Amino acid sequence: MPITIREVALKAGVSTAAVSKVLHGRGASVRVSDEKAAIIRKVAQEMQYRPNALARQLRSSRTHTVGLIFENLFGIANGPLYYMHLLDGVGEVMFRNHYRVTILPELAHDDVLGSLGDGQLEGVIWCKMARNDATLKLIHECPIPIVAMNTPAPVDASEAVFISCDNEGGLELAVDHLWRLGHRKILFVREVEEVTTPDCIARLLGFRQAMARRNVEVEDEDVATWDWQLDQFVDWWDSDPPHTAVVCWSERCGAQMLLRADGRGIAIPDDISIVGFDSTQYCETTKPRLTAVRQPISEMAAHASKVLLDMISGETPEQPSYTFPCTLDVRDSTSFPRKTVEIPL
Amino acid sequence: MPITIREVALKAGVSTAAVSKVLHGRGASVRVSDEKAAIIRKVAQEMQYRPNALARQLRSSRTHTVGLIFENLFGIANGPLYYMHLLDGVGEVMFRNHYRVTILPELAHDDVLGSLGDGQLEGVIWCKMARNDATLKLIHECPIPIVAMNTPAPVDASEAVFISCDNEGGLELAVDHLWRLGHRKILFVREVEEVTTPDCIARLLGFRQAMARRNVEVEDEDVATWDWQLDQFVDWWDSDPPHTAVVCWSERCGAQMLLRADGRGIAIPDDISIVGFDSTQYCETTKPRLTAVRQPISEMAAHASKVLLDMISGETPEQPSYTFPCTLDVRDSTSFPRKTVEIPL
DNA sequence: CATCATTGATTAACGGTTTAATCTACGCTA
DNA sequence: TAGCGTAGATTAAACCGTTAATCAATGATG
Repeated sequence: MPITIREVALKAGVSTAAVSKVLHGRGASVRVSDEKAAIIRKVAQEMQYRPNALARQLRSSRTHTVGLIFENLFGIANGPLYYMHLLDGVGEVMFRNHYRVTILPELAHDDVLGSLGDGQLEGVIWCKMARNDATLKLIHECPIPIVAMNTPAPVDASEAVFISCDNEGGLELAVDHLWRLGHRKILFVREVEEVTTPDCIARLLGFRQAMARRNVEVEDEDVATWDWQLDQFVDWWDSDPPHTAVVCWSERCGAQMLLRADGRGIAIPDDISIVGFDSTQYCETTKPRLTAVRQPISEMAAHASKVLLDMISGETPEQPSYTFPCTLDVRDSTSFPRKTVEIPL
Repeated sequence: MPITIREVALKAGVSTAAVSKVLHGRGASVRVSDEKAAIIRKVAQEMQYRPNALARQLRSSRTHTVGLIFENLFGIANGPLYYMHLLDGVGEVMFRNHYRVTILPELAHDDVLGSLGDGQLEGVIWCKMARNDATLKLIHECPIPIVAMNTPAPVDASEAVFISCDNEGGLELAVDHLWRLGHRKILFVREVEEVTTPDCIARLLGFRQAMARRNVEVEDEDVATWDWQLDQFVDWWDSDPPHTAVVCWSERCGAQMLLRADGRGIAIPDDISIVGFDSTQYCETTKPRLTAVRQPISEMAAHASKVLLDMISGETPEQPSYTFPCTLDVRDSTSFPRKTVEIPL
């Protein structure tokens, strides 16, 4: 049976208020003399008193805990390294500020609002939130601040803050890099249409924009689909494709492309150049090392955490959304096209 | 201001106990008629009543939350995939049982016992716990059940349950594989001595045992050190080493070896065979794909979670420790030795 | 009319924090 | 020196929202 503040007060010959004041500094109007404070501290130490966090939280209605919602926790072991970077950035800021992080599976319970509004969490970081009527309504009704990561910001003002990377800019970087090398016929590999991760959609859009900027129309044949769940890839390789370069919507997709190329005796980057998205340690150990667009996930997560803490403190965020620029990590999977291509004007 | 159970009771014209009983099924001795129950549910719905989790937890002293202690959260983005698998296994079991998972950095506060004994957590899964007097004392005094993962079990009985993989057996598999291929001079690469991860120590021991079993004495030159923090590797390659195969203590170490070999024009597995430890998706995208000992991390984590939940339920665990067998995933980084070696009897 | 099951309400906890009230001790003034 | 004001020390009691234990009222049954 744990020691309560009452027992400490009894043994020290003071009131519970005095103990609370001395050990936790709460209760402004309570004043305790130095000698009594010393006694209280000594008795608490001797009795191995450990304050009950639940009682304190109930009274003060502050838990110093934030939630972290993963889009999809199940099977995360084979998921992208995104989540490791996320945890890194969030953990660093939160722990430094003495906050705890609780992991929530998306839609853990049918009643998400119940989970977020039960007083246990002071705020939430929501990753890859699906943007539909239900979530917009939820954002509106949620009693605690929300920061959404890798979710495009809605056009109208919203209570939540949205943090994302500049996917379009990232694709411009990728296309620019390939274009300068001389590539003109470029394939974009997207995820299956049923999933529609916001990031993937934005990157496909970015691809189209980047190509349009170079007066190249993106045909149907220039966009392929890869289903990593089924490990199916509409067999683009077999069709003796005209493309000299491939841009993949994710890093794992990029790594898969390398493997498949290798399996078919296609030399990367000599025969075909490949660019991935999300430049992590993963890209360093592929052969050849994968050229990839870098999204500063840890920094984004750290920033999301800071913004969330500010919102918890009652400050209104400076911006409704933040967009982080991408950079390009050029490695060994991209090179000049070997195939002869007709260069348009 | 959130609606309380009192306000619901008032509006519904019943007692708070009745509301509690109907909405949460608590309070065995309270009986409520069906019609009143219907009214209560209706009123609660209308008023958008959301039960306060803190109050419930304080009263029932159950939080349905467990802690997950990472050995080292900072910089985890570039860490091993171990943590992804861990999260996968823990998350699956815990969420299925309606438990939440809170991440704790090891030694978040100087007072670890305070964090674990404050009533917020019902149990803890502690990864790669350092085994010293302090932690043994902590295990003894900790008021909530502990399951330690990837920490060798102490010889004397302990309140905690220890879950690990059979590192020695894993190394026997690796050495056996190489031995059968014809390798006789094998190098083991360990981490720097200052770190002394329990797993690394056990694997080195397993290596020595496996070699001893084959009447090969492990010389000093057969154990090298790799410092992944500084990316330093005592330059074994330069010494024109006699070894034909390398066993690395971790997967990342293995991937590094592949890179370094490639950088020096050494062909893997033709010139040298390399085996890693921890067979994750990581090993699938290296070139060549890395042969590695598989530790069933997700299963171990899932089992740790089940055991912890049982302990929370008051059951005494069947065993004080569980050891999971390893398997070997043979991929493309191991082959017959090309070098001529003298085969001892 | 005593017994009992049913349906509730009432009232303590749970373990801290906070408010308001009390109680000293001290210095100052009439 | 009695009276008074004040600041500091101290505490009893209310409170946070819920659940557990106790208790009362009602109607049916023997």
